[in-house]
Amino acid sequence: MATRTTRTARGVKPVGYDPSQYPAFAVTVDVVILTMVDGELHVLLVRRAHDPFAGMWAIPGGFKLPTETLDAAASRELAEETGVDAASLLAQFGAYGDPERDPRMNVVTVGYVAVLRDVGAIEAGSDAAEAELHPVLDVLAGRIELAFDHLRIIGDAIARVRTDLEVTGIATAFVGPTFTLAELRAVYEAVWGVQLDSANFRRSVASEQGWVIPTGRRAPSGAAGGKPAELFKAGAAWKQGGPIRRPRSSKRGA
Amino acid sequence: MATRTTRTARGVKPVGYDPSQYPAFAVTVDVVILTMVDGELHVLLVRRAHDPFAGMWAIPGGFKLPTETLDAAASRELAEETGVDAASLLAQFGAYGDPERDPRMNVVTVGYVAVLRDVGAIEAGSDAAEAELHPVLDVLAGRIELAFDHLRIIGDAIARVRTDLEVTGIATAFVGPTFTLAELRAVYEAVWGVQLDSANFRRSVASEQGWVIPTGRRAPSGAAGGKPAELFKAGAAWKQGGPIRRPRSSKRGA
DNA sequence: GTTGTTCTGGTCGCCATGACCAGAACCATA
DNA sequence: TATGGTTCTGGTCATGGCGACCAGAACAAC
Repeated sequence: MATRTTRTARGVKPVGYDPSQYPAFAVTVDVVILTMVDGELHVLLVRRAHDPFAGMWAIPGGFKLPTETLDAAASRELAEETGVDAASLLAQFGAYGDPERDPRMNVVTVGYVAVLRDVGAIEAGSDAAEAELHPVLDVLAGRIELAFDHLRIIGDAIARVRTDLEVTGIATAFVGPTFTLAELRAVYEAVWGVQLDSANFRRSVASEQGWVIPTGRRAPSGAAGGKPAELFKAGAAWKQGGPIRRPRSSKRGA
Repeated sequence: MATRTTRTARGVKPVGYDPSQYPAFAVTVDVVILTMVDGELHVLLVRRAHDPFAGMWAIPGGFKLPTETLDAAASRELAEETGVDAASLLAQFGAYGDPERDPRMNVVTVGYVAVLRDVGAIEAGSDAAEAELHPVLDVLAGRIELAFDHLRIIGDAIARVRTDLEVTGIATAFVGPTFTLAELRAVYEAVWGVQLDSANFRRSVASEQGWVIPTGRRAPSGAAGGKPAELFKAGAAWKQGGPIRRPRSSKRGA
């Protein structure tokens, strides 16, 4: 049989080998769950019930089991917290192992970021009393006290999403199954903190074949009236780079 | 089966807390060391002396100590293997924890990539009999048998460098303290597998202020003659994005 | 109807960039 | 020395992407 890339030599143990001679760590996965609320980027936080950091906010996470992969652990945690089964939306972005990041023991955690569209599902799956969505701007500004090194972890997750928004088509994951171009544009504007021209945005999106698909229907007008917007749905071309590039510098910025 | 979820593990410290009730892992760091040899991208591999995977090639790595950060562990491993002290060149790109990636025990490894200019330093620091540079193309094509899941890890490292080359000014890390634009261009061409027009490349580089600095000196001509090239050195503007963008599609490819 | 709003299609101009050319400066030969 | 080959370096030209901007279309509220 041919060589396999991932070798599983189960049972091959060197004679005299002793695992205890190596430092032991606990390994956890933490999931940064991002979503859009009122055109603003929000992150799901849970309030800690016990020490350490009792009463402080934290991102959900849990221990990796020896029998599962890191991706599976993250997927499981996401499902437990939000009831959402969307492993494809999970992206690993970093590992954290500073010696005293957890006062109890040596813990190395692996950070995953999930971008969700359905806010309702989040409330349903988690123990609602302890889970809450917070504006990312508040968190990054330090206005919310976070446990462990979760502020740094969230910051890295945001940075990851910011670049992913440019190199992948991840933007459609933020919005609902059908969406208007204004909603999609709001994702870019919120994540990047920029203003995009709606007409140019439409032109760029339209030029990318198969990224979004018109449904033929129209969304009801908002409270302020206006022409009802065309409704789109996400196309299959998901990963090979979205059509919107992050503007390098604004020249006549308002 | 009765799934007692890890929900308690989320910071809930039960009475009679005992760290040993959580699964123990060994944590390692693996360093993918990349450099340029004869205009081709190479990766440093070491031959394993002991089981598992004795005799096979692997990327250097080692156990993280409880008293050091992940970055420090990677930096230490890099120094031990190559004698190079260049923590700034190290970038973490992924964590790997598949259940049976190491037959001995549960091991989660964190991958770092280092881009080095000085090949000589690599030979000096490592035990030369066991360390060797291999063309990345050979490795990715599967022509070299690698231990563990190191093929996947190397692949991810390459992918990381490919994108970093566009969004950071990392290219100057591949070349020597002084370099010609042809050498710098070769880095892009080797990592991306493209051909870049030398005149256009020069124009783009020159338009970016402070990225490279002319030294006033000139490099000796190569064996084939030709006008001696201007010598540059890396500028201080290191991180905020290089001037060269990866070409999307070639229309009149040679 | 009138006004205000948002959507949607279009034009205009700048500039980044790819393609290409020509001279300059060097090495190797005859 | 002369000539050809090679590489570097400065330049032109045209296309296309993209930002800025405008105007009509289609709705809600008054």
